[in-house]
Amino acid sequence: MDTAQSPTEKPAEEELACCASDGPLSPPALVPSETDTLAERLKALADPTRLRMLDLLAQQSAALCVCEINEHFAQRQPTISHHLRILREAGLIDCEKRGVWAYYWATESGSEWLSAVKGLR
Amino acid sequence: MDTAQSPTEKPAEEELACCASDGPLSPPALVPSETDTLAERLKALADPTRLRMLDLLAQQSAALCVCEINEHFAQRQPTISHHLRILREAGLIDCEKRGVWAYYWATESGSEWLSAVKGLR
DNA sequence: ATGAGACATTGACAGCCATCAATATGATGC
DNA sequence: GCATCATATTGATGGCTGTCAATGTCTCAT
Repeated sequence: MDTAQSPTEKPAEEELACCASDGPLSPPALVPSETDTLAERLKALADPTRLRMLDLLAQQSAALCVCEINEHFAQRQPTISHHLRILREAGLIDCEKRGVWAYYWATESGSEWLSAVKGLR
Repeated sequence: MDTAQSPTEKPAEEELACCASDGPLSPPALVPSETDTLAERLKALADPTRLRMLDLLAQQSAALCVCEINEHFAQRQPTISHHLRILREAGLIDCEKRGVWAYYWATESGSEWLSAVKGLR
């Protein structure tokens, strides 16, 4: 890779142009298709309720049924169902139906995303 | 504060309950105040344009002036300015005004968030 | 079959957000 | 002063999103 990372000087005041220092700036590392995918998943995480949901599920050693999830949140049942779907479609959680009940758990990817985010400041 | 949890009132004696088998479930690791803060920053990242912006800035060894940033995006100048402000208010980038021009760069925290996100799948 | 319970889906609505054009601000130069 | 340029801010607008009530679907028990 020819990353032309010439040690460009700090904001230059040498010339009239703001950025005419011919040093070509380094290209971005992500292409739009990648940022689209990442942003999609980040959007699924960028909600306090869904973050708490994923956190709750990631803490368990077994899957939780929806009634237990519902008890942890103030929103109504359809709203919880809505958030669960968004997390599931983002691949962060998964579910299984057993009889009348549905059980949800954090996927490996979901746990990784959550712990990565939790470790940041 | 956070007294929303009720581990005491858990009826563990249901016979046919969906989820009364395994005792009390593990509490979440994050309190709502933490998820609010995290979600705020995630919201700043959860946009393809802003992700590309942060990525572009994080790749540079020196700050970029706005005119150079503008050239990399199809949006109009006020829109770019709007996104730069959101990233700055989230602490992911910072800026400095020198004369007529403004120079932006990724903060250390911004670079950490970006690389953490880029490493996930 | 009928009813009830668990969960998902639909439809509506308010608030937020990305975007643009228009305008403001502030610095530089004439 | 005045004009010009770079950037920020404002205001408007269409689209997206979180929420709820109402309803649908599926399963199980009677």
